[in-house]
Amino acid sequence: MKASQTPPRDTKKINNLLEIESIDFFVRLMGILGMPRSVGEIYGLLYFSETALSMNKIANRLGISIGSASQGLKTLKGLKAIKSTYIAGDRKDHYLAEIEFKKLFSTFIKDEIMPHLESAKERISKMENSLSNQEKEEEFYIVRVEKLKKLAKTGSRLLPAIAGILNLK
Amino acid sequence: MKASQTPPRDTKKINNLLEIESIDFFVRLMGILGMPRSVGEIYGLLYFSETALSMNKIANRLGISIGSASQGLKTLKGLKAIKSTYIAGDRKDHYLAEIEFKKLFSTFIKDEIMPHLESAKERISKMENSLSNQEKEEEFYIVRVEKLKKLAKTGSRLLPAIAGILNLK
DNA sequence: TGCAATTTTCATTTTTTTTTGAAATGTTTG
DNA sequence: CAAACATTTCAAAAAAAAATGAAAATTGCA
Repeated sequence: MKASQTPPRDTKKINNLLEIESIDFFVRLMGILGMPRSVGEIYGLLYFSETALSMNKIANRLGISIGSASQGLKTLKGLKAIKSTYIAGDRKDHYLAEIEFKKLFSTFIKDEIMPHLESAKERISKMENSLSNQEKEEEFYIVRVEKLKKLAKTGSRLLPAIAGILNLK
Repeated sequence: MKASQTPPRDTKKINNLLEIESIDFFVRLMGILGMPRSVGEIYGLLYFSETALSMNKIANRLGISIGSASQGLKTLKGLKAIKSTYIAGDRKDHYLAEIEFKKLFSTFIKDEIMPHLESAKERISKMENSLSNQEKEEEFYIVRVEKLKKLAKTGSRLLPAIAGILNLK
């Protein structure tokens, strides 16, 4: 289902209480959104970092592999939860947390949830089409298909509305 | 992250197209809510079942173990997504889908999301308390803690509001 | 009450997801 | 353009989550 505990990874390099709490906080938050631990860790680290951090620094501080760091940063870029900055005289990319959560959530809704809704509509049509002529007359099936359609419609209205509300705040 | 494909389990006993589509639909929907496949399968089966089904029938039809069925039914009961009915002369419990999705979603928000919000508030306090006196004066930290507090507040307002909207429909 | 039917629990197994790290690819600059 | 640095990819390993199934617990009825 969903782990309610977040036993901390053996983070050799993270010692500051604020960072520990921040990482723990975002590991859980990202967990609710179905993101892996590494994504929450990276964001949690960046959130309270005054300076932009390179991929290597991130991997080192968190004690994760560069593969994980690369993948996690890619995911966070996709969510528009971080941004890269240029640091003069440094070849590496450096990352900063985007602290406007609305961006993160509305991107999440748009990219992760809405596509499901689109395909849900097709699937509901398939169900409707697979009803036999007899079933098509039966109250039982009519009601159930109706409920599904209403669900899809409510979702199509409510989710963009939520994304919109977030963008006003 | 989240599997976007749902390769069907080898369901020996499910043959009807409507059931297949329904199960597939709810496996995905429950997946978005972080529920395991078995939970979606059970609900998908019950959704288009005119008669209440016993745990054994469910496990058999879906080709899952009784342990899975028991656990899945427990989860669905917790979400108020199914209800049991008595069948005269039968000792077993029989289950029907609750077709009002609003119940499912508002229970989910109340039981699975809101508790996270409560503990988030505590965690934010911890972060605030762990700031050094110097950090407490710095714009950077003040802003970040503020954003977190606003996030928690928005969540506390928005989620019950969503649950409320669902209950009106 | 005693017994058989039903359900739950939970250690073990299986499956799925995430992480790792080395090789491949891409990029910058001397 | 070459070599040094940086990043991405991806097969394999590790970790986490879910499913299994047999034993334990519960239930209801004879």
